[in-house]
Amino acid sequence: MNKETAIRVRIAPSPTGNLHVGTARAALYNELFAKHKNGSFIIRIEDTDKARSTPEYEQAILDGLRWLGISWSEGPDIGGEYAPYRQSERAGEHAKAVQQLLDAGKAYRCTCPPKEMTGGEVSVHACDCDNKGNTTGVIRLKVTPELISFTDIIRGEIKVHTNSFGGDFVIARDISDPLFHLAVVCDDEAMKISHVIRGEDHLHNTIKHILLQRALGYTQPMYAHLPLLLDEQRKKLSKRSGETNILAFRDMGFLPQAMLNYLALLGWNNGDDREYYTHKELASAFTLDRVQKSGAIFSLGKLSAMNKKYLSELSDADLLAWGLYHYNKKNILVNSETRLLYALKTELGRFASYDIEGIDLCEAMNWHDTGWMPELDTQKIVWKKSTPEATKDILKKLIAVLETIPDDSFTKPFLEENIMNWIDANAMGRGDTLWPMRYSLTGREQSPGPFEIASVIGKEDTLHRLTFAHGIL
RNA sequence: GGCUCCAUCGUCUAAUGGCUAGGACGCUAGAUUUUCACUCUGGCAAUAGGGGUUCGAUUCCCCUUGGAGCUGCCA
Repeated sequence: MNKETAIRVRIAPSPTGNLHVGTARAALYNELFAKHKNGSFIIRIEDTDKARSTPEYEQAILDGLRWLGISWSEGPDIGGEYAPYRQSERAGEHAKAVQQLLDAGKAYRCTCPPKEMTGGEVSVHACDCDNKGNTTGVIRLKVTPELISFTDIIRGEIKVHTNSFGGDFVIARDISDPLFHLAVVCDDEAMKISHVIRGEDHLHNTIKHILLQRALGYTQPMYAHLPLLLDEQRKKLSKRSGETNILAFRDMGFLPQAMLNYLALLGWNNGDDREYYTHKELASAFTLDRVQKSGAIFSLGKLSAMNKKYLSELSDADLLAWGLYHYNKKNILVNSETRLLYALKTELGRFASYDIEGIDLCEAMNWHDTGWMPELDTQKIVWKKSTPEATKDILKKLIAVLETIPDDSFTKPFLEENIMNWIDANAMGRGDTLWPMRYSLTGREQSPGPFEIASVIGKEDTLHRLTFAHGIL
């Protein structure tokens, strides 16, 4: 493909925090757009704010993207044809651009104190001081009164008059200290960015960027402004809205494919009822003209539902890896991975009922551990209208029956068939038997069924726990 | 305040002039059931308001209202 017409998109996060869900979605849309069009997706780290940027955050952002499964073809970690991909390392180019504007008389230095110029009716040349022509001071772009318009791919024609924003705006603190607007425009030009796909909060910045592009003689990329992600109060999602760090969601138990799917559908759809997509399917279906115009509330409900579905579709290996990750995170020793896997499978349909935020899943599943013994409340061993005496008797008989079953027959179907038949044949009452059995095995009022539990923990642990329960009744 | 964007169930959304406005999540009733959950079946729930254009508006236009974003020598 011709380089001049190649699709090249980017995200330009500033490393002043972890990967925000909003940034993640913008990254996803950019990546999907690039993949769909067979173009390139680039990551450029916008670290011109030296005071707040850190390498750790840069790492965290890339880690977050990798976790989601988003990939890029050029970036600070892997380099690329238009390196460097860290804005701070491109200061030379920025200085040249600033100098070019200064030389052309399109920008000037000014020692006006900050803030002074806002308020009242601002003229286009808001800086009216006598400090122009100085060799010190900040550098401002001259802005003339005119109507600037551009076509947004998602929103259509956007028109803003330059009178409506503060006038000549600062593009650099100094020749070697460029600010956001200048750096963005410079880097997008240098990196041959064809489409700028970013949040709607940049809508007004785009006007400034177009002004700069014109002053510098750059080509203007296409723009698409995405609807914002909102919190429950319908405000722009921010740190104060709650958790927004994408990796925090990993630690809450969410799967990357669920997060990716949810984020993709939050503001985009294919025009039909379909909601579940793989990453690949998203890439082939994604187009900007199906992106929503209005903001969307980021809420955990739907995400959790999607997560549950993805969890249920995991392979054994992936499910185990997921479980181990969370056990390790909590520093809980797992003495049998096989048992953990089986336990996870029995709990699969129940994940929704857990407090996903606290992952008390580990606690809810501690019954799976070899040698583990529950703390039992003697009151709770007894089912409804049954009595402690009757329950004790039932447990005794149950233990006797289970002792006759060989260890390798402790499977759910075998136990279920035999124990159920035994209960019915002796008219013992299912609840009167199964409740104490299950409660004695788990110490929990809510858990998977007794046969599943018994099949996971095996004969030895089953008998231990039932005998213990029988003993304390 | 100024500028700009936006507007379908509680939420995410479908229907881009033409069926009783569809789906999903949630909520709810019931079935199943040893618990919770899962599953299955049913139900509640929306075109912000007012004008136009049209044979016909969720859809096109205008006004009102409402919400949001921006308004830094942050990005």
